[in-house]
Amino acid sequence: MTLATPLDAHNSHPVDTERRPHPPRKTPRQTRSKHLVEAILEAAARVFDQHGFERGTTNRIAELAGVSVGSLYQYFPNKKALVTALHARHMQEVGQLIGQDLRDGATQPLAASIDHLVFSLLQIHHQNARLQRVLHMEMPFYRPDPVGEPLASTPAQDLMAVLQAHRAELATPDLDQAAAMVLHMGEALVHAAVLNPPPGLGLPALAEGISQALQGYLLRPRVDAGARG
Amino acid sequence: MTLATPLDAHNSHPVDTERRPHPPRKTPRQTRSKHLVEAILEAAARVFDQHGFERGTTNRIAELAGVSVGSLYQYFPNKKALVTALHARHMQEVGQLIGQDLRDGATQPLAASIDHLVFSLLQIHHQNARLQRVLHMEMPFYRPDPVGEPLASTPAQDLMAVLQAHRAELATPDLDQAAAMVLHMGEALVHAAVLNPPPGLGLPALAEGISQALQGYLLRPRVDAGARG
Amino acid sequence: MTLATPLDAHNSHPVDTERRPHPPRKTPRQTRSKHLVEAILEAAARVFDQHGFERGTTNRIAELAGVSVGSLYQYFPNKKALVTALHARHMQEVGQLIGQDLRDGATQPLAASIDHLVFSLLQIHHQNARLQRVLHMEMPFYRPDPVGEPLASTPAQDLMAVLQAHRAELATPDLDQAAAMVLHMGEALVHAAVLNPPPGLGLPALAEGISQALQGYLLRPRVDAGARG
Amino acid sequence: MTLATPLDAHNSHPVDTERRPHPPRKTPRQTRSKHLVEAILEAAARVFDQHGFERGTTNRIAELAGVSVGSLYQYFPNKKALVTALHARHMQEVGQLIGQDLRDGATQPLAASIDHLVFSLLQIHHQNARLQRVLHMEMPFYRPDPVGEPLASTPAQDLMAVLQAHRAELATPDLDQAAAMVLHMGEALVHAAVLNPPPGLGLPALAEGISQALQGYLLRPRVDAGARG
DNA sequence: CATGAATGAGAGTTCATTCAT
DNA sequence: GATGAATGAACTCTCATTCAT
Repeated sequence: MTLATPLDAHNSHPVDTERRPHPPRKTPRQTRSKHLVEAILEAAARVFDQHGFERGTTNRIAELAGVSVGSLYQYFPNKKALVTALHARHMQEVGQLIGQDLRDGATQPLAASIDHLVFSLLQIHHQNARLQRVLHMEMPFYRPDPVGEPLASTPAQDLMAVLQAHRAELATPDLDQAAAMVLHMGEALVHAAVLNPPPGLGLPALAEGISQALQGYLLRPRVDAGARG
Repeated sequence: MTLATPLDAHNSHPVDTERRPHPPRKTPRQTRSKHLVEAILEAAARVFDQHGFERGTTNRIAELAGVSVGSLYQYFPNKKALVTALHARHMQEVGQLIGQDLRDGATQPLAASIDHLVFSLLQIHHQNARLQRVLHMEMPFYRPDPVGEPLASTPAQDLMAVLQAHRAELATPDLDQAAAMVLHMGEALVHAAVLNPPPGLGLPALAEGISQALQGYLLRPRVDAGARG
Repeated sequence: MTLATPLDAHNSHPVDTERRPHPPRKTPRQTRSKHLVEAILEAAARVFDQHGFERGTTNRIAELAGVSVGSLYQYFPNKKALVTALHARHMQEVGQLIGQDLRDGATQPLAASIDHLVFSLLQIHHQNARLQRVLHMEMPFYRPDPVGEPLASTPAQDLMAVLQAHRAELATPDLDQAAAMVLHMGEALVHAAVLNPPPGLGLPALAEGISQALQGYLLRPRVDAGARG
Repeated sequence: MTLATPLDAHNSHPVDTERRPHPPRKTPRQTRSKHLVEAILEAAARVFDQHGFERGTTNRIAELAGVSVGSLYQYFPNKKALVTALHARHMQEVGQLIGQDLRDGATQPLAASIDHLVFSLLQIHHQNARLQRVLHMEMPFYRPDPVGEPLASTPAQDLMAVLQAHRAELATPDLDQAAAMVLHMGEALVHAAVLNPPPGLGLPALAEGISQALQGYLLRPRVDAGARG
């Protein structure tokens, strides 16, 4: 069954928000600055994690970072720039970790790779759960900068490679779409598991469920007339 | 593969906020009041949808509803009560719609039921996308009142009935957990599809992907341990 | 020793407050109205006692009185009129009670009369302590209406009569001033004893102290050169 | 005559308010800050004096002090903290002034010391009369910090010393209680004289009356029980 | 006359951002 | 560069008063 109506989301633009990402005001080259920026971001992560975006004040962040507000504003033009930077940092972490995982397990069965993928995502997200909420749900206005240094390999590319190795088992020949779907769904399911865990279900059960759902999506024979009729 | 560590989220105080729901200050009995409450809730939905919770001001809501702030506060003790009420309303809508769907298709193949479920969820969520963000991510503090009039049937119960009818096909005998998982994952995937649609993927593709993942979770024979090690 | 400087209180006019007393909007002649007014005043007393003037809301008062706010405003033009009316009521009570006391004890020693006076004042004030605060300190804008029905006898007059009977013992021949002083001081001391009781001192001790101070004021030989030198 | 019933005020919740004092948010070390705090307190005194506590707005205070509200809240966590600070300031003034007076006149007759005491209290209180009302009646929630630096001498101690010197003349051997009583009554009478001066009585007459009452309390031989019954 | 829903000015308080030092 | 005191617009919420019913 497919959707007849286009279902275009017509009204979900955060109005108060200009769309262009906020790059750090000055690229820190000196190591001192680099450390400062690191400290600020770390503090921002902690503060947003604890209080959310709106109630996480720049003063608190500066204080926790051990710098003055003025210094904070020297490196980040405004509050949202902090989120943008955190977003970028998070994306990089995710990319590195799951890319590594996938490349490491290139030769093992697909099920094992998917298990690893889910486990890695959970690991990254289970800490700073609320920060994830801020990053992904409150402030989803980060688009990975296409101009910056292109990453050597994206998670999608790494996953594609894995799928290539198992293309015979897959239910669909469109590996591109399959990889995108798996990543998108994986993230969504992991976020939900971490941020809104349903009362009865433990995290291990959720992890296994997620893995099975993703495998099901990839591997299940699309049409099995005998079984359905 | 299962998770050894419990992965308990230890530091995510959800909004510095107490959990108990905020009931409407005065139950509207007269039709006039009912209309007022309706207007306010409708306005709140629109304002939160556009601006999010923190930036959606009560004055704006009142203005959009065509009443004074005072009137708003006559029916809702504080801002959060608006979210709680919207939450309740949403839950009811979801429950009614998908319950209906599931009961209607009790005799059809499981695949069709899951398709229906996903489609229904998408239908409900694709409008007021940001409101959904507010409801589910920013302010997840609503628990349906267990003391009030118990609903004739919950979505979980309805889904259970469907699973019962197809228990032979299912990969797991624990229908309870299966139903909870499907609902939880379905919601998560639908939210993600609506709120963070990945650039390359259309909504129809997402809908189909979601449905297949859920079916895969339910139907795919678990790989037996021997084959995995 | 006398005060050289005039010590005129030059800046203590409550600015927001027009000075003229607020008479009840309509003199209630029907018994129904009378009861209504009584109920409202009783409620006002209780509410002001509990919450003070500013935080004692007219709605709360009306509710406690069992009438609608509208009805309240039918009999009292505004919130302050309630205080004015309470003030008048209090004055009447005080006048009646201590007048009675003083007249009853016309023939007993002065010390006993003063004791009685203090005791009566304490009795009246120890209940609704905070109301007394409201009446005397927060909202001292009541002047007994000189136009209204003149009371048969004022406390001052009654006290004067007592002093007359003991004029030989008194330290001053100006009975008028003495009576005024005793009443004024008595009230002040009783209020302080009730509203700001000092930690170490019990109310009985305070009562006795007050009585002795007043007697000391009245009776003490003004100059007793032998004892002072 | 003593009071049989304890007369405990059972229903006078003082301002729906917690009792702990509100310390200034940040102790001003730089002289600049000190001036600012001074200016704010001065403005607060004036505004509360004119409008009372509830109607004296923080914005008005800030404006009168020539600073922004934000600055006000940088030094005082909330409105009540202003009153607390004013209270402390007042207490210090009172303590210093009357302590000085009492110590200066240690050798003079008791009557002269009491006169001085009353005069000093009147001097301090006759200005900002309404502020005194705010401090003592509307917001009596300041307790001098017992933990902080203990004052070299409290008024009570200073008065005790004076009483010691005249113990032979006193009517009671309990100097502790006598000192407390005199202070408590003195304050009450001075407040009343300043805040609710009775129409006929001038301030000099009141001052003298107060002094005589206090002396009477201290010196008048207690009437022995046999004479009273 | 009685009602009580509706009003809306105004309160206390917060916090992103600036800029004189 | 670094600082952090100062700013003030904007927010949530209250409550005396009115007036259509």
